[in-house]
Amino acid sequence: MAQSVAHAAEPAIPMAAVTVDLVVLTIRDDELAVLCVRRGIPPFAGKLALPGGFVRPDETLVMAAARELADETGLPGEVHLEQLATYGDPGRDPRLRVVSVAYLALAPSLPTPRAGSDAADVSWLPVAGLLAGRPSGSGPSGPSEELAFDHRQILADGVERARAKLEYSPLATAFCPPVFTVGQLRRVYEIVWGTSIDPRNFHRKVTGTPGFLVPAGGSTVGERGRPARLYRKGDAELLHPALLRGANC
Amino acid sequence: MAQSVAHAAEPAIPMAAVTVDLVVLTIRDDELAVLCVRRGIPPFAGKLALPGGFVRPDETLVMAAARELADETGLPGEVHLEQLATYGDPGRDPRLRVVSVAYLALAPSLPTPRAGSDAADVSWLPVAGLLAGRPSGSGPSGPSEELAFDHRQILADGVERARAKLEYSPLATAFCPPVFTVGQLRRVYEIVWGTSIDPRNFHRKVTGTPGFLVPAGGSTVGERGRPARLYRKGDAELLHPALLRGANC
DNA sequence: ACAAAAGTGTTGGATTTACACCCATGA
DNA sequence: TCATGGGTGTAAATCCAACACTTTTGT
Repeated sequence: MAQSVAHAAEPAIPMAAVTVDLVVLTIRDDELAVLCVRRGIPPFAGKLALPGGFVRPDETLVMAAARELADETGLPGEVHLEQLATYGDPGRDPRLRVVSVAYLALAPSLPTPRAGSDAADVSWLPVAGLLAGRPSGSGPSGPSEELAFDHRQILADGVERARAKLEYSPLATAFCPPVFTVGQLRRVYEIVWGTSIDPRNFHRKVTGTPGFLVPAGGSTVGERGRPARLYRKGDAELLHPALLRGANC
Repeated sequence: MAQSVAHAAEPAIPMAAVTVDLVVLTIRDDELAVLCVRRGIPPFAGKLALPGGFVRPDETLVMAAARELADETGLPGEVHLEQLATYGDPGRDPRLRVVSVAYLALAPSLPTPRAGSDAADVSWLPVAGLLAGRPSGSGPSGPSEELAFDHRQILADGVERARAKLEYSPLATAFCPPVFTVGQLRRVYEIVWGTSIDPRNFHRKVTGTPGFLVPAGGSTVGERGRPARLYRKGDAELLHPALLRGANC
């Protein structure tokens, strides 16, 4: 790379604007939901989009993603954030060449987000409707809107990444509050995968996987049924053995 | 994102140069090797780097990666190419803000690469030496050089991606010629993972995984030992069941 | 008492591992 | 005939899905 920059006879280096876009997933009302903003200005004014913004000259990519996440949602620091992929087709933004580095964030269930500093409005929307074909009116998943730019593809990639990583990493705990029960964790798997899981085998599997869960002491109270023991996320980064999607159901 | 571009009172959009960098892996002399170029101009003149170049205004990111791959190596189209990650820390290039989208390419064993149009020289180097601590002189893996920019990290990420994907995808076939034997495929796994694998169980596993291999008819001749049947890559994208690294040895 | 959710035990089938064994060729 | 790598058979160990069953709460 970088054939020349100081030689006057060479062609100019092509420049592009660099943004970060966020796929912020959570679970609300027993559905997988994503954080969306309503655009206030062209292009795609009035349409839904993923939150994001330009990368400033003095910050790293992940810093920019964390800043946008805090700006747009006021979420506390306890959020999983990882790079997803980069989207840079010419023409994906009609104004100028924009290369967008997408980040995937997973957050526990939260009350309604507060509007950020510059976003018109911010809301959690079920991913099912946003990923459905494009009914434009009312589809089988209810009325849905389309996302601006190529954000539908970015969302699809983010959801697929999350689904895949639940199998072999303790990422599902990122959807849970700091202290949670095995039943809550199982509901995360069922909702993200869209399957049903045997509660008994799941319990044995996750409590038997070293480093996945550590007992937090105490139990739930005031719930239906027998109280459940509480756990925190363990320190394992990979799960051995992995939980297999497509089995067990 | 994209708060404003047409409003005169807003600050200017920060721009960056966008490059693609390539981690091209192959197997040579029973070692995992990566394609490197010797830089001819500052910064890091004379040092080793991953091949790459600027993304042109009218091409997609993957087109830029494919173009650089062809330019620098003359490799035919039969190469696996996938996006790896994006690196954009300020200061990673001392001249200007450069955001680099790294791609991972896997190629079958090939004769020595021909020098490309603009690269001073191109060579395959074992990854072990490039990833080793930084002995600067002679380490346990032999004398090694350091890579320019943050290319050591990019290489490490690419190797880790390849190792992980061998488990659950038929990616190992990308290191093999179009027609290959089970023994060749096993050697790919052993070299990339740095483990030894039982040949008998490996044979049953890969031939029993639907869609992984399709018989190509015929057998090897002139080799030592019993002739081996020939196979081509199947059409499966995911392996069920997966081959487990860390077992079997 | 009943429903509901948590958690444990058990069992039959599938999968994995280790290795004995045979096959087909070159030297 | 031996060495070398290819390929199959098989038994023990292990893992896993299915489900019976007990525990502990709210109503």
